Amino acid sequence: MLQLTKRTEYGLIALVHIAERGAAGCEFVSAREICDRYPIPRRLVAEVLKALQRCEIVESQRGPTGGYALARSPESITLGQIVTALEGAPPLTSCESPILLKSGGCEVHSVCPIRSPVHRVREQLWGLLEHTSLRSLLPPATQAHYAPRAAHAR
Amino acid sequence: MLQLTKRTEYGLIALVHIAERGAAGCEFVSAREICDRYPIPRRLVAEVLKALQRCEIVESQRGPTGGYALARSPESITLGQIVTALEGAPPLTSCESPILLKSGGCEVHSVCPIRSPVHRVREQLWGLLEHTSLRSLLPPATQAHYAPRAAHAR
DNA sequence: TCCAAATAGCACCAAAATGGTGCGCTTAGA
DNA sequence: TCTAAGCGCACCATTTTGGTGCTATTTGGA
Repeated sequence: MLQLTKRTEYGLIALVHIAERGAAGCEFVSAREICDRYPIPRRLVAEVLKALQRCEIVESQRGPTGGYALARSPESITLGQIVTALEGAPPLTSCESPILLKSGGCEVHSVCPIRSPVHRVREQLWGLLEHTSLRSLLPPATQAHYAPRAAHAR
Repeated sequence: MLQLTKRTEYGLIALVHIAERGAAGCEFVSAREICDRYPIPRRLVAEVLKALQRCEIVESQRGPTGGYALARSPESITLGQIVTALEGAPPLTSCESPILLKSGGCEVHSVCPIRSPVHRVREQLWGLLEHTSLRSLLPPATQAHYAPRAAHAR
């Protein structure tokens, strides 16, 4: 389906929350705090944030006072990166799947009439995701705090 | 996942094939012909084309010499319409799901920090699909045959 | 020094979506 | 009237998805 998974949805909520708390001066945000505020299973938040950490989108700190923080500026984190981290950059159609290419190529291979045009559409779609930054998903007040070049709102 | 289903993929292949054969003078294309040419289960082609018929994208004719034909010009059929016919216009995230809205709204409801920005992204994505016509998916020669204003190639 | 709170890793499970099939009915041209 | 086509319905197996349990491991602070 042309739909994001719950994992990605939870990841987005968590990232936005972490960015907001970060703007408020909090260094590390715990998973507990996130699911106290939103009805998300604690376990899943940890799983999702772990995946985001592997892709260097967040960093984590153990122990009490530990938690998660953005590893980079919200400006430089894109929706495309987040989706890739949590769903693995799936192709739009199966003809483009790298797995199929390995096992002898797309079954429709040489006669496939849609591979190339669909590929074009896929490029556009990912272009859209790559050009949407985490910052643009933040509420205006928080966005101002992360202004690309200083000028902190206030 | 942010991926089209096989159904949609089969639908696209079938539509492109029907358009090509239509350009070559053939009135109705049978499901048999389609899966003779592409390795697609006959049953699925029928199922998919039936769904496309309900949305008035193709029309069907029973009996021998029967089959399927485009109900409208390839110019006026969009990827968005095709995906909607075969996958049902799913929302990008579950907060936007009409089912959830009925059963008391998104569980994260009033505190959901991503609903509105994600909605914006969703609009852009569907805009992309709505602006991609079936015609633009056809090979150049066939595209020429369906030129918006006469001028049939050759 | 030890406790409590936090992340990390692993295996596991149930429900839903997906891809696919069987069978029999109806339509309609040769 | 035969046969090749679409139509409708129920059904099945596999994969993905969402979610849980338990047990380490780290680490700041009482």
